[in-house]
Formats: sequence, structure tokens, C-alpha cells
Amino acid sequence: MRIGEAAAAAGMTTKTLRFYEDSGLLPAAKRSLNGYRDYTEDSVARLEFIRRGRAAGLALTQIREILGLRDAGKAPCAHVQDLLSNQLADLDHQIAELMALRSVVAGLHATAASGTDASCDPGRICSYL
Amino acid sequence: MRIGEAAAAAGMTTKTLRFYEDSGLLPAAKRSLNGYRDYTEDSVARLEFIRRGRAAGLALTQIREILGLRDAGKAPCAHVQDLLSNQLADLDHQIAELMALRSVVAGLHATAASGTDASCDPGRICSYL
DNA sequence: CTCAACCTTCCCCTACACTGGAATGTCAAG
DNA sequence: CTTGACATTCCAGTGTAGGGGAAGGTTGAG
Repeated sequence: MRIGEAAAAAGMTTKTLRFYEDSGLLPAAKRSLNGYRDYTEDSVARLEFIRRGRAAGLALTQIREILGLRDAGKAPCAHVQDLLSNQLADLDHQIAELMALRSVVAGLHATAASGTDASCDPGRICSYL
Repeated sequence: MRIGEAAAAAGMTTKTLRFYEDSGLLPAAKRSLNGYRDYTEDSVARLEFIRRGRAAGLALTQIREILGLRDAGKAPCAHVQDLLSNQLADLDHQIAELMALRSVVAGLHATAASGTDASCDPGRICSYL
């Protein structure tokens, strides 16, 4: 199938497929006589795997590692487990940071909602911050 | 004072101060006879305000708006209130998205921890994802 | 024949907040 | 006089995941 068809099947754009090829996530596609890339069902399965990886918040470099292992004939499952562990820890870390920031901002917001503009000293730019 | 001193007082680098000037957050600094920028205590107060804004997660464009109002002689307090409200809503949104992602990843991780590598079909790349 | 819808390569652009480095000028101390 | 620590300008790069658009080739339908 041609690139547009494969892209549609995977829910991506043709740009993305060429980008993935350039980035080493897809092997260089076979070409038809006219020079067009020619994809198979396997290509679409690979694209769908990439999609699942992205949906889990993995970076393309990590997905590339997994694909590299599989292409080397090794089962990447243990590595995927590690990546998922790290991803979970990263997410917890990011969530904790955002919650800390949220509480700072909530405090400022509460002060701003209860305060009066009149007390604002120009030298301080804005007393609510 | 010279740029290095002002930067140190505000806990920033000289690069950052020049960048802020270029970005319209600081007025073009007065120059000494030798061409060096010359800062005052007010400059440092302004830098500290920028720092507080950044610490609240505001973008430089938003901080620039606040400073612009103050420079125009208006009290930016009402605008700051709006920004804080939006920031709070944005943070809640981001946190909700991360928590949703976290639950997806946690599910995958649990499956990966309990599953067996043997069942992994190469055509699927990795069954854990 | 021509038109539209595909496809190709190539290069630049996006957001964000800086950071690095080159080439050069200024100034006080030893 | 020289050295070192400052300062200046300007240009380019960082990371991420593609997107925009030009200039041109290919194919099927009407």
C-alpha cells in the first residue's frame, strides 16, 4: 500500500511516516517502480505499536530502543518493563511538582481574591505576586 | 551597578538579563561611559518580580503584560488575578492529564509485572505495550 | 488533453527560555 | 606591561515531534 493509505490506517500523516523513517523508527521502505514507498500490513502493525508507545507517554528514542531490540531478534519485554517503571516514577515526579506549584499558585490566588488593589505598591509591580 | 552584580543580586546570569532586555521585560539599561549597562535597585526589584512570576509558572509573555501595565501607570492587580485564575485552571488541567496517563501506564506496568515474556509475539513487537 | 490527487525530495519553521561561544573592548592590580 | 576578570555584540544551538510549503514527478478519470 502507498504511504497515504498506511498513514490513514495508523491514524497518522504521511509527514509523520517519512519522519519516522528518517528517525530510524521505520526501516527504509521498499519502493514501487515509480519510486513510491510501499508498505505492508507489518508496517502498519509497527506504526500501531509506535502509537501505543506514544500513548503511554514514551519518547521516540525509547520506542526506537524497543524496536531495535525486536529487530535484533531479542524479546524487548524486560526492557519495556523497565521503561514502564521509569515512566511511572517520572509521572509521579511530574505530578508532585505540578501539585506543589498548584498549591503555591492557589495561595497567591486566594490572597489576590481577598486583597485590595489599593495596597499595591508600584515599586513592587504587583503585590499579588 | 554593573550587569554581573545585578544578575547575582537577582540570582540570574548576565545572559538572562540581556535576554530579558531583548525580550522587552527590562527597559534598555542606561549605559556608563564605557558602554557597560548600569542597573539600579529598582532594576533588581523588577528582576525579583520576574522571578516570582516564573516561580508561579507564568510565561514570560504574561509577565511582560503585567510589567507593561505597571509601566503604563496602571495597577496590574486585576490582570494578575485573572492570570492566577487561568494558571490554576491550567495546572488542574495538566495534573488531570498526567493522572490519566499515570493510570494508563500503571495498568500496563501491572500487566507487565504479572505477565510472562514467553507469550510475546514478535509481530506485536512487545505484548506489554 | 487536462485536472485532481497522489507521490517525491529538500529545507525551513514552530514553542520556550535561555545557553554557548567567538571576537573584541575596558579596567584595576601586580 | 600584562594578566585576569569583567563587559560588549552577534550568531547559533538546545530538545521534541513533527508541520508548512516549494518544485516537480506519476497516475487514473473524464
